[in-house]
Amino acid sequence: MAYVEDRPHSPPNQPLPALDINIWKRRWVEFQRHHGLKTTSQRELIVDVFLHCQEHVSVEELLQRVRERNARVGYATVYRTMKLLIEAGLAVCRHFGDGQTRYEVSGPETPHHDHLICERCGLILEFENDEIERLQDNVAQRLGFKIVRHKLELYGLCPKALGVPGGHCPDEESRAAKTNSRP
Amino acid sequence: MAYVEDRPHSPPNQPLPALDINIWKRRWVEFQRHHGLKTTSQRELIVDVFLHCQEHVSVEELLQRVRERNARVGYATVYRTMKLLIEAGLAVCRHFGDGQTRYEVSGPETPHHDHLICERCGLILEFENDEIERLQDNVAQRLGFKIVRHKLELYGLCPKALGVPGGHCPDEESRAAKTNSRP
DNA sequence: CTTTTTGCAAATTCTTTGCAGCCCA
DNA sequence: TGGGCTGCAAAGAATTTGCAAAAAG
Repeated sequence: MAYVEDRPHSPPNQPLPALDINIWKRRWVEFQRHHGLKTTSQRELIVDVFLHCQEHVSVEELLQRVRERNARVGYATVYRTMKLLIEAGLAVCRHFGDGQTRYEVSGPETPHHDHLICERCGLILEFENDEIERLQDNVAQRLGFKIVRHKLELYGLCPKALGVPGGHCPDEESRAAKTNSRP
Repeated sequence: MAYVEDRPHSPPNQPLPALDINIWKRRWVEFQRHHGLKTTSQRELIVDVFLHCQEHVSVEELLQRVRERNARVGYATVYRTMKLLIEAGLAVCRHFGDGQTRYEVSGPETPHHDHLICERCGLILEFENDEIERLQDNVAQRLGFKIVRHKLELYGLCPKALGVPGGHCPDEESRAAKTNSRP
């Protein structure tokens, strides 16, 4: 079993290997052609930024990063592009407790991973477990399904929340102070 | 491994055994007392209707059923009550692809189950697999977490969608014709 | 040139809140 | 009584849509 350690919330630490990104870009180009989509700088930018995001970005976060490179991109374009990316199978969306849709890179080539979420402080860890995946396929097969993707989220208490009974988690404030900076 | 068969979308087929409902009701009463909540006919009605729902009801569906018994109940009360039920650990919420929050009965006594969702027709199957659960606890333990609850959703193609390449799924229309009957 | 795409703002949808009156304890 | 509870309507938040101007092929 392999697991990836501790990557709390959004700021991406290490972008995906350029190789993988190219695989997805190729798939994106293919999708564009197949659907007669035009190539626009905004869309390409959004796709690029998205593919460089490590994990589960919200539209707001994504747009923020996109605007670092082109300040004139609007929300609508991001929403529209994410819809395309989902259709293209490059992105999947997730809902953790807060009312935000988060997106992350998807695809058969991706080393898939699941999430472990602390209900007290919102810390999100990632992990991967081949055996679980195998059992999932098993179950699906038994019911006649063919699995395309899946979503596994474990909710509980992180070590910190457990260790200090009644105490705080580091993230607790940062969640409350969530700067809702949309105009 | 045990699995529960085929219960497409909402209309509940078989309510939970009265025994189980009583366990939850007892827990609810306990929660009420502990939180100094008053007993009101609306809330009790909502709780009762909810506990009798087989699976993943949306607020809209829930309210509709509640109104069969008391037409004057409002959305706000349902939302507020569902929040309490979640706090009380009697309900958990889920998001499948449509922009609706769905709720379902939860609790340690519940034989927990996960979902298998057809991306073509929206069919939702349920299943349960103890071994997967065990592996989940395992992973969590390794990362120092204590799991409270979890969410496993497998997305793919149902037998029908697989069997008839390019063909339709039964549910396809009913999803499109989704009567958005809110005033 | 034609067709898509964009950005804005307005519209929708789902959910939460403020508040006056109602009701349980 | 008196603080919680309800229903309504208004407020919020996230996402979608209509449209004229801009960009792509």
